[in-house]
Amino acid sequence: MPQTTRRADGLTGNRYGNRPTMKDVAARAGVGLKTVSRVVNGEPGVTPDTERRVQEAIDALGFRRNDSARVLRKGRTASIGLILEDLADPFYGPLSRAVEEVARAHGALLINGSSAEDPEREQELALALCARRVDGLVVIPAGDDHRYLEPEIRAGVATVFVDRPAGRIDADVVLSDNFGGARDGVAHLIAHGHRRIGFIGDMPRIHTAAERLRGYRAAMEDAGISVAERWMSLGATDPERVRRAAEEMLAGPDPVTAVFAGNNRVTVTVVRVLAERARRAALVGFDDFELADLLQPGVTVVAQDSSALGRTAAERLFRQLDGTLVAPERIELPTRLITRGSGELPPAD
Amino acid sequence: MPQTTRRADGLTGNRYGNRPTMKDVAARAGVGLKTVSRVVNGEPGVTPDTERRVQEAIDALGFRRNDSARVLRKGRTASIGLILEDLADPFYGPLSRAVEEVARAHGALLINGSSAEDPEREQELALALCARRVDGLVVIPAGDDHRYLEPEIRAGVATVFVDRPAGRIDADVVLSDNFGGARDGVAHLIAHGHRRIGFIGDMPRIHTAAERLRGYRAAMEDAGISVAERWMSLGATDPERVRRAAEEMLAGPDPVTAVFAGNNRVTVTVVRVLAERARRAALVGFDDFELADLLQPGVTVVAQDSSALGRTAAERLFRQLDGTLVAPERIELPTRLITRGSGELPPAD
DNA sequence: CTCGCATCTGACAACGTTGTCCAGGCTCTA
DNA sequence: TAGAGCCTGGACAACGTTGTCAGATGCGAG
Repeated sequence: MPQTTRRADGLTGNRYGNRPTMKDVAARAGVGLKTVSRVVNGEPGVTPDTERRVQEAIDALGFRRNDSARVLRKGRTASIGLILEDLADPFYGPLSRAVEEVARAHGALLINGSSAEDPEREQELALALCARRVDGLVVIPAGDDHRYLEPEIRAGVATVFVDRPAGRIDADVVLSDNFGGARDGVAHLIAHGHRRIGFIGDMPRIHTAAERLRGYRAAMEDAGISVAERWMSLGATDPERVRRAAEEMLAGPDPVTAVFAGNNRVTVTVVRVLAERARRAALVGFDDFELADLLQPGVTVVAQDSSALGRTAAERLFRQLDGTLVAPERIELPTRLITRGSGELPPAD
Repeated sequence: MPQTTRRADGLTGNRYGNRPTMKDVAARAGVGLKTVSRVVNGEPGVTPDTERRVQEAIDALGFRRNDSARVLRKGRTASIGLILEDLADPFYGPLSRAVEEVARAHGALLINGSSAEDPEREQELALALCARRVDGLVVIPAGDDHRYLEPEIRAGVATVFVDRPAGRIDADVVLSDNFGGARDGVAHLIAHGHRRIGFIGDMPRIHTAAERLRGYRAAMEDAGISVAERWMSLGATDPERVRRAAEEMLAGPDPVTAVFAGNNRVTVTVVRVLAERARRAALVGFDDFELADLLQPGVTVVAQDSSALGRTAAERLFRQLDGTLVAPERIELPTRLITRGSGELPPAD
């Protein structure tokens, strides 16, 4: 570790690659430290002449305020953290963007990280962000136990969960109406004459997956249809597995005439499977995706408004920080059925 | 601003919502401040018994080290900044993800922001990140003058530009071979018999757009085809404008029989236009996109590896930080032509 | 039983900034 | 011209951590 040294040019040598500090600026401008601080922060009480001298010194030295020190002194970092599952997933792009917009409107920066659906990594990230003293945290949970956040929340870190509820702690959460959306989507298929309807979804330990499954079951029950075990696939949603599941339920005796796909990755794979078959089964997918309307037929989906999820969550976060908010709440945003053709195909049996 | 107060429970009241500090932990464990620091950082020279006492105090108080203070003392923040155009653009998802992976591998956090293609906002963001003392910056430039970063770079902020080169400063840059990719894509159309080929691209002030245009011209010239002014559209790439441009060049006397689309947004719009017409023109697009293979016909594209762009840039950044790197360099990554049908349609004239 | 050495521990300063508070100079009024 | 009050500027401490260095403690050897 290099020592602090005084250099020929009068700058304080330090570990930031010899960045000038306010002290250096003050020395060069021939004023006191606090006066520089005042100029930098636009505080009143500096004569125009002094201000000009200070500004010249700042420009000449290329000074930039060290926000780490500022944070240490002031206590607020004006930054919030976002933990999501995978930045590369198109569902999270608009969400993340919406959170950023709100943060920006409140003068805050966004720090984000991906949990890769790994609870341990989620925790590690969340705590790292807390150590940075982010003012708040928007979390798309990967794990189902968030008690590790309790001390942080008590210490004043605003926290909002999105897309899935927090586990074992009482916290704000913003969700889509997964149950209602799935129920409506399946009911839509039933209304078009289907009775043997398949469901391909994620592992039920994931809250959204469980809710969508519940919606499927509810719609079937409402219509008085009893569900066969082999119409359901509840597991990992890698393409191979989904493909196998789809092919199985579409073949054999008593094949399904329609499929409800539990998320956009599943939907895309099912579209591929269906495209290979002569006899088209109907399809409704949860989550919209780009180009869904350009496919033949267009894909009917239950769309959630991911950017509204992000916006709502972020706004709630800042209201927590304002002190406007007290009790944690659970907010559910409605979904929207978008009909494009694939969900309106009649049963072909 | 609340004052520092001493509370009944012995914690130092402060602006972080009364977070315990090392001092509090030390007091509770009955040891010195530095000993706590040693335990927290896993430094040697602490007897197991002392360590246990300290650890108990940490757990009891819910202490978490304040990294702002740590940064101030140590000089490195272990975080890097990423400035991109739009988090919601699917092109940037994998790029951002790749940068994050590399950062994570180096124990660094990623802070990111969107410039929304606005040079002023880019500058504002970049300087805000520098004020946070990020160790490095990965920038997808919106502006074309980056001299504002010179003091920062001199001060030791590692900087790498991606996707487009930096303006008016000498810095590392990682690009796709936009020129070569476009030339190959257009040559592919020519090889399939087309001679009247349209080009719809972004404003030439954007480097990638200019390069792709240059590739288009080069391929045409190589084939001895002279380009008509009305085959080219070089402007904003909002859907309406692209639609109008495409319709114009596909109609009238001497219509184009093929279109080269300058980016994925353009491609998607052109696909829509072509889908409405009986006589299909050929299409090759720059940038791959999800489901391109599922459309009828599949869309032939010049694909760039956005995650390789991100990875390469981030790795270079950390090599700058290692001190392994000296002179700025320009790295060009190859593109790949993916044939799916739309680019192999014969001319229909 | 004492000395010497190794091992642990803690006091203190420093990182760069901002809040507090006081000093000095100025203007304005009586 | 003297006094009151205001405005500007600067000295100093504090934020929570880590590096330095010296002191304390314990143990073994002579």
